[in-house]
Amino acid sequence: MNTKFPPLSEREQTVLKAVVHIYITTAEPVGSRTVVKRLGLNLSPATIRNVMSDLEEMGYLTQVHTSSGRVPTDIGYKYYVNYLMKVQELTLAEREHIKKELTKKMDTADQILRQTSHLLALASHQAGLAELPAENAAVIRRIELVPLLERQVAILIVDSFGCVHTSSVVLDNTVSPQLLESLSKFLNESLYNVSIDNIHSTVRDSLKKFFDERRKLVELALKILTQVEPPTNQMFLDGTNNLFDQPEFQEPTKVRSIIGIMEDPSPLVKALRESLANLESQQRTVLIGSETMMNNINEFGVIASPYRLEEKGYPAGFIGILGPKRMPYERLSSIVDYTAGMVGKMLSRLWR
Amino acid sequence: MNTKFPPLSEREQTVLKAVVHIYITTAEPVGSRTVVKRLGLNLSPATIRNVMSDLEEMGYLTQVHTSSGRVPTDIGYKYYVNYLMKVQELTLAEREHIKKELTKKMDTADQILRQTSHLLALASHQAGLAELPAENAAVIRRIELVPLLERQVAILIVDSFGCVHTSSVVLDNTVSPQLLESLSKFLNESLYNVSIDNIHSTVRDSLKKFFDERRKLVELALKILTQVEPPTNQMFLDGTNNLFDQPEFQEPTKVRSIIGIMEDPSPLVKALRESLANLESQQRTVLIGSETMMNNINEFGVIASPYRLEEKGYPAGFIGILGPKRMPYERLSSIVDYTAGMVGKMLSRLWR
DNA sequence: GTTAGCATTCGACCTTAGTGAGTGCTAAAA
DNA sequence: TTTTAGCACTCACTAAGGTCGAATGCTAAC
Repeated sequence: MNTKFPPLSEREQTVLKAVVHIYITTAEPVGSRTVVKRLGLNLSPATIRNVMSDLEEMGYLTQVHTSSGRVPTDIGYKYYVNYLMKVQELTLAEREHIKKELTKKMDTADQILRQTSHLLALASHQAGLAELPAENAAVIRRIELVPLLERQVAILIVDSFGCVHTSSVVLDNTVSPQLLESLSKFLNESLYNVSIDNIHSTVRDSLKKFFDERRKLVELALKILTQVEPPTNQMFLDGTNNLFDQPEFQEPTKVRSIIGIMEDPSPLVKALRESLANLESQQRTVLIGSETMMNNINEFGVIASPYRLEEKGYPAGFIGILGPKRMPYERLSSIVDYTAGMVGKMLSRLWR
Repeated sequence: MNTKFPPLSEREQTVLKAVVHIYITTAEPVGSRTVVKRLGLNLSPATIRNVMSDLEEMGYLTQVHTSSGRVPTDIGYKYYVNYLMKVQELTLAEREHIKKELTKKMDTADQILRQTSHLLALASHQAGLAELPAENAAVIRRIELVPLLERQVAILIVDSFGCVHTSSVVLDNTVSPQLLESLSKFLNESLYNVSIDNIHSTVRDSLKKFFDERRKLVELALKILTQVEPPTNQMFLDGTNNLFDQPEFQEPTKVRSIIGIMEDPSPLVKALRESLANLESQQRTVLIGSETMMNNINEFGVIASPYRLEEKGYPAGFIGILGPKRMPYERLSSIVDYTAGMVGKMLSRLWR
């Protein structure tokens, strides 16, 4: 969303903030009287009505029908999140809880991020999501070639997070165990510390220089490696059932959309990646409504933060919370931020 | 369900069959007039009314409210499935289609059964389910121990289906690569062809006899193996979104129950296993309503058939179709049967 | 055993009226 | 110029009443 935000007076900001707050908790259109009460202002509802009317004209609020209360638009939420929201610090207890859950004994990035998505769902009462570290953050630690049948070979790649990638390859002709063993040795020597991402490109290059002396081995290696499917970047999604508690997801069509995400979260992932990439500070991002790219369902909001490995400065992946647009962003933002920090730490500890 | 089926006259059977048929296609309570039309009988609706009233008294039919048409009860369905239904042969085209989809190049049991659940969902327009072969049908083919950190070891077990089970183990103290290598060799020798199911018991026994001569190795092996978590028997579930098209699953509470199954299908799996085990012929089974054990939602029906490996006579797992009770059992049963046969064949071909 | 006839039941659907929360607008007050 | 009181108006929501039609159960006759 390349939105222009029309500038708001202080009063307009106050009212917008109040409307968002109230709507977030009640899920019902907000009327002028309610805003006055909430703000404890010495103004009449009529005054606020005028302000709200202005806000509607500017695109921050909308009415679900003539003469019902107002509801924030996507732009309204966005303005709120960008300029009005005051991130709520976590209590010590909350921080301790997250820390405790994430410092449980976990041996692989897999486990850590599954646990993270679970934790986020639990803490937020929304859906939690957690992406595995990008492949270019992981590096090959060990390769094993395991003969299954004569012409079938399983290839096991252990990365620096302790994740094991397996795939199975069928060759044109039989390969002797001896050859496999020396190939395995060869690959371990030449591919150690190479980014998994580049199995298909860099690896090729780094193998070439051996071409003359060990031609047969290299040819075999290339044959095998081209068949290895590049690992898809996985995302864990937990607590989707929390979403069904929200009034906006009662209708069957909305339900379908949730199922849709569970089955194929890639549009959401793509949108989040882009958003995080475009961010200068590469901090937290919030997508609202259509920005989430979820097959024409504009009812979702998502808060995401990247996590980093200490060794490497750049973000390795992200975690986040998915819920209705109408989410308590203030509290959830800090949960996401803090958790992202912890995840980075835990992964760094794992990374060897 | 340990049901007694009160015996039915021929006419009663005909009527029950008609009611089930009509209800399956219309999803609406069936009245006496409709039954008469459908059967093309030379009887008046009043006569059929009497029959239906009798069927209701016996527990085969029920009314959703006084003076609406009748709907089959769970027992009604059961009677239909057990005694009245005539399994509809598949057309050649349908058989070819299933065969084609299942003979695609697939290298692991994993892939085959995932594809099976997908195929079943597609062919039935319901949800398809497919259980991985029971662990006791699989046998260890290869064990690899891969050092990650000094005290951390990944253990990779390749079974006879080409499935790779991985787990990660942390030891009390450092183990040298040499020791690991010889342990790996040792395990491969002593555990080849041993059922995975018994990693914790049989393996222990079979290792004991080496205790004296290779004590250190055996101790280490036991230490590692006890930490290996026994693989959980997985089930693939595909096409749950088809269920949302059915009128009976529109309500939010029903939707939740579907999500519940997706998240934890184990009660259903357990119910199916028991049912299949109790069957003398060990052929197809059908569970209806409460039999499916799905958290108090009695709207589901499931048709399942076991598949067998040619080498081993007993069932290795099952596949099936999950849908509303109101399912076209006649057609779906034959799909399940035929597919189960094909799956068995494909797995046998894989099994080495 | 079967059927015609009939009163009855009950959900589905429509209309109607009433209620209440909320708005926009105007004119007066501050 | 800003704020406010007052008022007409809008519109979803609800309850009540009425009609319709699909079905039933029952009884008495065939």
